[in-house]
Amino acid sequence: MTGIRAKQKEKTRRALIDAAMNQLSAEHGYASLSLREVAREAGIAPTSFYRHFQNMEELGLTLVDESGLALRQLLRQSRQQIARGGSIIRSSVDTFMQFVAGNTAIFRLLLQERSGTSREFRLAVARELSHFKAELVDYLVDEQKYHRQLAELQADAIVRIVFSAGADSLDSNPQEREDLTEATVQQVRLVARGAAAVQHDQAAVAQVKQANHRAED
Amino acid sequence: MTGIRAKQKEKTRRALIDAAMNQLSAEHGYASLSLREVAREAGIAPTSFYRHFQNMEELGLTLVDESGLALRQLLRQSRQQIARGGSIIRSSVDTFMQFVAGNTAIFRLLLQERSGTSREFRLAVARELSHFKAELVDYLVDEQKYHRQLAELQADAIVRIVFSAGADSLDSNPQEREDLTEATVQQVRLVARGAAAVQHDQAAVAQVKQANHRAED
DNA sequence: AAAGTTAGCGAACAAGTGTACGCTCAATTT
DNA sequence: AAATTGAGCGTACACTTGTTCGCTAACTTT
Repeated sequence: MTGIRAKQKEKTRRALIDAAMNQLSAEHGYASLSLREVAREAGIAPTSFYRHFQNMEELGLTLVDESGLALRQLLRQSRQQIARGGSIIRSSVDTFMQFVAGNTAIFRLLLQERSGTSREFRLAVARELSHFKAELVDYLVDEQKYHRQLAELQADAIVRIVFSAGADSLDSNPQEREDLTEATVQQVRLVARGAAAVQHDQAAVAQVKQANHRAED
Repeated sequence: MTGIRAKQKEKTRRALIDAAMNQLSAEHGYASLSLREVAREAGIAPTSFYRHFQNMEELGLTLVDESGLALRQLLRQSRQQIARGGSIIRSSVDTFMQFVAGNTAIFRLLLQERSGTSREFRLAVARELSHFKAELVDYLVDEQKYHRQLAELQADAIVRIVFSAGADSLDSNPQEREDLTEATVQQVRLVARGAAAVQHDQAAVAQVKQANHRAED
């Protein structure tokens, strides 16, 4: 049971995936990806494609899965950076922007398929975003002592802002990218500031209510 | 100078634009839009297409322009309605969400081309977004007396949040859509609240500086 | 009324697409 | 050693795509 054959098959499967990734670019999105071109770059005949995937859609979903995995690795990395101390906001935004800069094609795929043509794709990307949000909520509740509801609202807003900024950074030069990162950090701080104010108000209201209640006794 | 001819031309031009809009859907994005199909639905020969547009790209850019304009007019209109009382934030977000629900195809086009395959498209959508932002900045500076820099930061964050929520609403049922709208209103208020707090702090700092300065005299 | 302009058409072309079919031949199993 | 499997290939087919090129016929200008 050497598995020479299975190994070879896995190898060309990877070649197909890599070829598809390579062909994803600013000018050439998933929608305009052709089976024949992918096969050509992978070094096999067009018809052999079907030995590995049933459809181009199946290949596409594989791509989204793989990109999602890469993104989750980013999140893990970002969490470690937070543990080492420093501003959670800045280090998160920095890490995110680094990922976008270093994995343009992948991030483009995620963005495109987020509002893309296939519902399954869209849901897959939405799932990835919700992971990002969930981690942020946990942090806000556990470390920053926010009420869960307020933390959710806040995390949602932050994820929206950061991903949107990431999208803009795709067409930016390094200088613009730095400015964009700085602006994003400040915007996230704006949200955090607003949430802090709301939480403070709520505490005050609760105190008043409690005082009124005591007065009624 | 009856202009019968010019009128007819304008009419088929509109027919082409409408046909393109009709063919845009959740499953069938701009990328997979075909000149021949558009021409067929518009009721003209494929070759006549070129009497009106040089490219499919030119048609697409027209679509982006038209939809952005429509959305902006709607929002301007809703902002004027605050004279009748009510929250400007709520009415703006409501209007926006209504537009998205009623013009799904158009909004999908904007979203898709925002991270799409053509740089020119991306810039066109970015231009639309910057229009939204600019109008919001004006409002924040003129009516709400924010410092320009802070207003810019705030407007940018708001536009990002609202558009991102609009994207999510595309795959939502009416109930989810209502919840999403409510959450978005609260998130925008969070940002506004944060901005107000920052502005207040800056004023305090300025006051202190002024006091120090007076003391030095 | 004559001349000029032009929106729209039909035929044709060169590419490119996905996919069905049967074959080969090396890896694997019996 | 013989039989089976299956990854990959080549041919072929039926489409669809964008675009070029004259042509007609209706509108517009002179």
